[in-house]
Amino acid sequence: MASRARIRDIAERAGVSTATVSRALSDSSLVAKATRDMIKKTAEALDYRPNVTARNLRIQRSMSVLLVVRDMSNPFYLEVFKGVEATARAAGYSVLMGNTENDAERERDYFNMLQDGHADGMILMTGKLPADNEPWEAGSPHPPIVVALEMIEGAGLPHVQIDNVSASRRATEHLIELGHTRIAHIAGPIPEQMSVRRRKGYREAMKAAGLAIPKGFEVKGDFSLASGRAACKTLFSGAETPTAIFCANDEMAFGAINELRQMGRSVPEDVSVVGFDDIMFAEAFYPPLTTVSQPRAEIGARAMAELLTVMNGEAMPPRTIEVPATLTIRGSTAAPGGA
Amino acid sequence: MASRARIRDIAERAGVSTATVSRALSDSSLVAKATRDMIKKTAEALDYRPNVTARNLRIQRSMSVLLVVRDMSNPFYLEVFKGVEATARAAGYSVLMGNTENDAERERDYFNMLQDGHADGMILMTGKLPADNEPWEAGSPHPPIVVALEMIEGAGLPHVQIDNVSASRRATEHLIELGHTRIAHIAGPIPEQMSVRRRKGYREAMKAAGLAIPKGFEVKGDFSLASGRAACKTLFSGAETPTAIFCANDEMAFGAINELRQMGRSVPEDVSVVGFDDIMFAEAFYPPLTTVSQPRAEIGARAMAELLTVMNGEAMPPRTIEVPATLTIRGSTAAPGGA
DNA sequence: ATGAAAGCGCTAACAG
DNA sequence: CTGTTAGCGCTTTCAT
Repeated sequence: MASRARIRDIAERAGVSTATVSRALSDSSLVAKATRDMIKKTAEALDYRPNVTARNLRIQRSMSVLLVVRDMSNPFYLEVFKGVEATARAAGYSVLMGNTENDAERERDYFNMLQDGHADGMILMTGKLPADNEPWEAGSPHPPIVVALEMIEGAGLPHVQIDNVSASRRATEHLIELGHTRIAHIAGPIPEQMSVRRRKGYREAMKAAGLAIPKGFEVKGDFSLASGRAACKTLFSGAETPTAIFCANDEMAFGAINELRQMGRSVPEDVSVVGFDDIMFAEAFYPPLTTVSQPRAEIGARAMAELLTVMNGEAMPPRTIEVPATLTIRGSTAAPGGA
Repeated sequence: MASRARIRDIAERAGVSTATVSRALSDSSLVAKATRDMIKKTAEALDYRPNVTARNLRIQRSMSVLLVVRDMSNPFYLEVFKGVEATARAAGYSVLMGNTENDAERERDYFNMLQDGHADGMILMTGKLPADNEPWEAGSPHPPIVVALEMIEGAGLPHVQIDNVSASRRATEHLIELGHTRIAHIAGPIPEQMSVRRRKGYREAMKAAGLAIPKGFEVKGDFSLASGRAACKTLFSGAETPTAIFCANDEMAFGAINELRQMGRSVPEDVSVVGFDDIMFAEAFYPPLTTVSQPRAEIGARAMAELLTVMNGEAMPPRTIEVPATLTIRGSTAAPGGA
């Protein structure tokens, strides 16, 4: 990798000033068409690539954004990444990946990257601000942050998400429509908004149908496969057992189904199971999982698009963009009793 | 986000020069302990964060690396990402994500980012250099690139990977040991090294056991679920049908199993299936998939570590680091005839 | 339409 | 030990 050509090299070769080269390369109309073409040719001949660091220092932006998630190994994020990357790329931005693992220090670190010029903006998918973060006063300028998938209440930040409550309500209604009455719920980690809202949808649907939620029919998980297994075991250790389970995500649904199989109960004949997210393997699973499909790539793309408008200072009051989720009915749900 | 404090602000406040501040903040022993502490205190008081862009311009490095994959939505990569990110982070590097989608222009674009100072090095997981890339002459300085997971022959680049041939041989041997003789193979996209090598391992094992590979027992897929389904259908449309299938990756194995189920054949009673990769859902699948486990996070970590040494100019001849893969035996394989 | 010159914020000679 | 100074490569006034 020989020494790269700088703007000065082009200037010398072309017999113009560096200013003119800079202008020509950015298609400024201030430069005569003839010189512009000539300069571009010279630049190409020298295989010139502008040094982005120098440009960024000058324009005081990094042209990159930070995408922060809690657990990078969650397959759910993949399509979201893709949506973000595509939109960012189209706008000339690079995407930096951040993985917090729920660690306060790392959360803070990534947050700091906004301040040290590492990134111009951030898409937060962790559902929380760093612990010691002082909330911004209403109306005061926010750093360019868009919250996606999750919710952070009271921070006055724009959000991009599905309506978790109504989507969960819809999923539960599906089970009710099939004729189930003893419907349990395996929730996510509960203080978190997303889990709370999904549970809320479940409760609303049950209430609207006049169905009681027996004690013990709401079990907490942590979105992991193992927690789905464990929750399912708990569910079937009580006196009253459900004929259907609505799980707050697909992985717990997989765990629950595995556990059911181990207990000798078949899905959907003995127990119907609904998931949430429609991750890649929901369809390949046996039985194919009935689940709520989130338009993940779209959420990523929209979040990035919103971040772009925020970074461009088009400061409207932060809004919440809701993208529609749909219920995808597959083989893991049926009428009770295998009818 | 008020105007950030610069190094000059600290210098003024502390009554020293900017050089001293810079030294103090990087713990240079050239600065008296007393002044160093005082300066650090002042920096903290001003909530100072060094501007990384300015630093990077000065030191002529971007302190970020580029991780380029062919298809970002492949869940296989997640753990690899994680391994890369952790190691990079520990060394003070950020990770930029690149997704080529097999598009030549994007491949070239990401490659260019090495030249324009966007990234200091690159971890290539696409299995190929950009189409129009002139190979480097042996012994000439390479750009800092490490190839992971895949192979790029003749480019003289360091590699981090498993031994695909012997891992595939081992997987096939497992089927042979169970008593299978009619063993088919669903391969990946064939001109690619990885697919070729996995097929090679299969062939070697068959040959070593004195087993013939009937015509039509090697079918090509493209690593997708759908292609696994299709390949399986092809396999069972011939006169002679296999009792076991070794698939070049897990997704095709899932596809094959789904197809088998559709055809009314059960796994492993009628047909045994082995996958490759041990992705997250291999265990949750029904039946749990027997497959080759790649230490994905380790591959990512090692690739990043190797890239660090290359970037530090510790220019040893490019080496190939092989990490061990293991065969994980689960429920999708059994003796033929369900014995 | 073009050039000269300043400077983004930092680090690293070089002097003392 | 500390300060002075000179850039890194680019963009952008301000002149002309």
